[in-house]
Amino acid sequence: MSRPSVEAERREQILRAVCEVVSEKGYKSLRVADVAKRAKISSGSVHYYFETKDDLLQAAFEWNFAHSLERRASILGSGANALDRLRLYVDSFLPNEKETTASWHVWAELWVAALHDPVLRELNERVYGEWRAMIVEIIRIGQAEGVIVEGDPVLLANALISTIDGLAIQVLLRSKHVTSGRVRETCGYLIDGMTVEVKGLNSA
Amino acid sequence: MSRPSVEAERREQILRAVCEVVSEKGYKSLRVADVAKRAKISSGSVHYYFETKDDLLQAAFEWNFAHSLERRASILGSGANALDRLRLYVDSFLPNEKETTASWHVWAELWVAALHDPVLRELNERVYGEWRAMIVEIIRIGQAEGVIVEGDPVLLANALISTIDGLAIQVLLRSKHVTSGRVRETCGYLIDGMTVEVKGLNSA
Amino acid sequence: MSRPSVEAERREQILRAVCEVVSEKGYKSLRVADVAKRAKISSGSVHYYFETKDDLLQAAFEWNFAHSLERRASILGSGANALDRLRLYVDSFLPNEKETTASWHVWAELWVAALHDPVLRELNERVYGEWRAMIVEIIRIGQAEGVIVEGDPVLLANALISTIDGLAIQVLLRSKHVTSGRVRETCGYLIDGMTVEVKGLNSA
Amino acid sequence: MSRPSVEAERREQILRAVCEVVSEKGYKSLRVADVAKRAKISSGSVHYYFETKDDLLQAAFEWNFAHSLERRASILGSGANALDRLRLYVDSFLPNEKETTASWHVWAELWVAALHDPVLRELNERVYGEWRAMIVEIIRIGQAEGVIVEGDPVLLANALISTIDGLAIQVLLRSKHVTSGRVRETCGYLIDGMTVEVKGLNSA
DNA sequence: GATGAATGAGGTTTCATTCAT
DNA sequence: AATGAATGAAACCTCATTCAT
Repeated sequence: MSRPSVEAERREQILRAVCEVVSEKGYKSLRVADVAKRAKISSGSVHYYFETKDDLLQAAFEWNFAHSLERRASILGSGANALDRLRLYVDSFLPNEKETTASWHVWAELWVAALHDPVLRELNERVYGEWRAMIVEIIRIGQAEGVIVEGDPVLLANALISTIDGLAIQVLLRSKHVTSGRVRETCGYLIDGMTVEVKGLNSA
Repeated sequence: MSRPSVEAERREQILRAVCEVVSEKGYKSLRVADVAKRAKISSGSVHYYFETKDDLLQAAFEWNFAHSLERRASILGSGANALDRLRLYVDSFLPNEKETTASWHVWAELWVAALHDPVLRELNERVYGEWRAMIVEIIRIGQAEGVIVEGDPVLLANALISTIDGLAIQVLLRSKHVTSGRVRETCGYLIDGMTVEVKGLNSA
Repeated sequence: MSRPSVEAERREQILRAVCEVVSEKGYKSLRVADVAKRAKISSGSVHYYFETKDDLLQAAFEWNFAHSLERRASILGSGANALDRLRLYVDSFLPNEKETTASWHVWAELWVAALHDPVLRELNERVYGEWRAMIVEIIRIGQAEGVIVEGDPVLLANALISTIDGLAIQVLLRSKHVTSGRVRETCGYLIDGMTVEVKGLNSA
Repeated sequence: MSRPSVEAERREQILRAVCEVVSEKGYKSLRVADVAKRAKISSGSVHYYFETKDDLLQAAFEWNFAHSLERRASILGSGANALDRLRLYVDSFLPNEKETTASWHVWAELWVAALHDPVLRELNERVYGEWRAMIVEIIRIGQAEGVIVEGDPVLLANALISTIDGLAIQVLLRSKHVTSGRVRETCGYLIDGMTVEVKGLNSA
C-alpha cells in the first residue's frame, strides 16, 4: 500500500543527483558514493534502483535531456513568430544560468562518454534528432512566413545547432575570448544571415 | 650528443601512445599500463618520464596540439588566396582520415577533462587562441584583398571555428544526420556567407 | 484450527525452496532472495519464518533428511527378506531420479558446510546415526536368518554406507568412469561379499 | 635479472596459503584478504598472480592434488609386494596427520565446488582418473602375482577408493562412530575380501 | 635508464537483515 | 502475516605509484 510513486520519486531524486555530480566533478570522477550522498540515501539504495553505474549514467543522460525539453516546451508553444521563436530558442541555450550550465556540462560529458559507448551514441542520435527536428520545424514555418531565407532547412538547422554546441564548449571552459556576450553575438550573426531582408526598409 | 635525443624520442613515443589509447578507449578508460604496452615499454618507464598520470595526459594534450599545427603549417605558408586558404584550412579539419579523427578524439577528451581541471583549461585557452589567431589572420587578409565581407574578423572566426567543433562532435559520434558531406556543405554555407559577391558576375 | 497449519505450510514451502536452490546453485551461491523467489514469497517473509540465513539452512538440511526418511519408510516395512531389503535400500540411494539426485546434492553440501560448523556436524552425526542404525538392523536380521555372513554388523554397515557415499559423489560430479551402472555393480560386489554362500548350490 | 623462480615461489606460497585457509575456514568463507594475510603479502599481490578468486581456487585445487601425488610417490616406487603397497597406499590416505587432514578438507571442498562448476568437474575427473589408474595398476600386479582375487580391477579399485572417500568424510566430520581406527578396520575388511586365501596355510 | 614485482587505497557491487507500513 | 524499500558492512578487484635490482 506504499505510495505508487515512491519508485518514480526515488529515481528522479537519484538522477538529479547524478547530473549535479557529473556537472560538478565530471563523469570520470563520479563515484556512486557521491551520488548517494548528494541524494541523501545510501549507496546500496542507488544500486537498488539502478543495477550498475553504467545503467545509472545512461538513465541520467536521458533524464537530463527530458528535463531540457521540459524547460523549452513553453517556447515552442508560444505565439511568437518564427524568427522570434528561433531567437528565443537559441537564447534558452546560452549557458548563462546555473541550471543551463549544469545541463550543458552533462551534455558535454555525454558526448565524450558516447565516443566509446554504442548505447550512449544511440541516445545522442535520438535526442539530437529531436532538437534538429524542432529547429527545422521552426525554420520551415519561417520560410513559409517569408521571414527566413530559402534553402535546405536541415542545413540551416545544423549550422545553428553546431555553432551553439561549439560555442557552448568554449563558454563552459570559461574561455576569455568566447564569453556569453560573444555567443549571443555570433548566433545573432548566423540568424541574421538566415533572415530575409525586407527591401522596403532599406530603400525607405 | 645522442643521449638527450634518446629521452626526447622516448617521450615522443610515449605521448604518441597516450594519444592513440585516448583515441581508442577514451581518457576515462586509459590505464598507464595500456600506454606502456602500446609504447612497448614497461609501466615503470612511463613513470620515469612522467611523474604522474595527470602530467602524462597534460603533455599528451599539448603534443596532440603541436602535432596538429605541424600538419597544417603548409596550408598557412601556401601561396593561395585568402578564401582558398580558408577553405583548405577548414577542409583539413574534417574528420575524414584516421589521423585527423584520432586527433579530434583527443581534442574532445581534452575539452571534457578541462571542464574540471584549471591546468587543462589554460591549455585549451592557449591552443584555441592560436587557432583563432590564425583564422583571424587569414580573414583579415581576405578582407584586405576585398574577397571577404567586412565585419569583426574575430566574430567570423569564432563562428567558423565553433561550427566546425560542433559538427565534428556529431561526426565523431557517427551521427547518421551529420556526415562528412554534411559538414563540408555546412561549412561551405558559412564561408559563402562571408564571401564578397562579385557584382559583375551576377549582372552578367 | 487452520492458523497453525498455515505456518507449517509456509515453512515447508520455504524449506523445499531452499533445498531446490541448494541443489541447483550450491550452498555457497544461495541467496535469501533466490529462496524467496523460488517459494514465491518476499524475502521479508523468509526472515519472518527463519531469523537468519544460517537457521534457514540448518532447518533445510533437517528437512531434507526427514524427507529422505519418508521416501524409504516403505522399504523398511516391506515383507522382503533381509538381503533383498538391503539391496532395495541400496538401490533407493542410487542417484538416478531427479529427486534423489537433488537430495544427494543437499547432502553433499551439508557435509562440507558441517566441516566448519559444529551445529551442522551434530546434525550429520544424528542423521547418519539413524541411517547406520537402520542398515545395522537389517544386517543383524540377515545374520539371524543366516543369509548374511558373521561379523560386526556396524563394520559391514559402515563399509556399505561409505561406499555408497563415495560413489555417489563421483556420480554427482558426472564422472565418466563412475556411472550409475558402475555404482550398482560396485554395491553388488560389496553385498555379494556379505552374502553367505549356499554350499548346496555350488556342489550341485 | 630477478631470480627466475620468484614467480614460481610466490605462486607456491599463495597456493599453500589458499589450501590452509580452505582447510581452516572452508571455501565458502575464504576471503582473498585471508589468503593474503596467510601468505604474508598484500591482497593486491594475490591478484597480481591470479586474476580472479576463481582462478586462484582452481589453481589451489590443482596444487593440492599435485602435492598429494608427491607425498605418495615413494609408496609406488617401493619394492613391497602388491598387497602391501595397497595397504600402505590406503594407510597414506587415512586422515591422521594434520597435513593429510588438511588435504582431505581441500579435496572435499573441491567436490562440492565442482558440483556447480564444469572446470572444477573436469579437474576432479582428471585427478580422480590418476588415482584410479594407480590403484588399478597395483591391483593388476597383485592379480598377476596371484595375491589378489580375479575380477575387474577397475571395480575393485572403485570399491576401495569410494569407501575411503566415504569414510574420510565422516572422519573429517569427527563422527563418533567413524573414527580413524574404524576406517582402518573397514578398509582392512575390504582388502581382505580382495586377498587370495592361501589354502596351504589354512589346511596346515 | 629501465624494469616489473609489489603495494594499498579506493571503487563498485552484493546481500543478509531491518523495519515502517 | 507479509511486504519490499532501504541499509551498510564487507567483498572482490583495479591500478597509479614505488622501489629494489
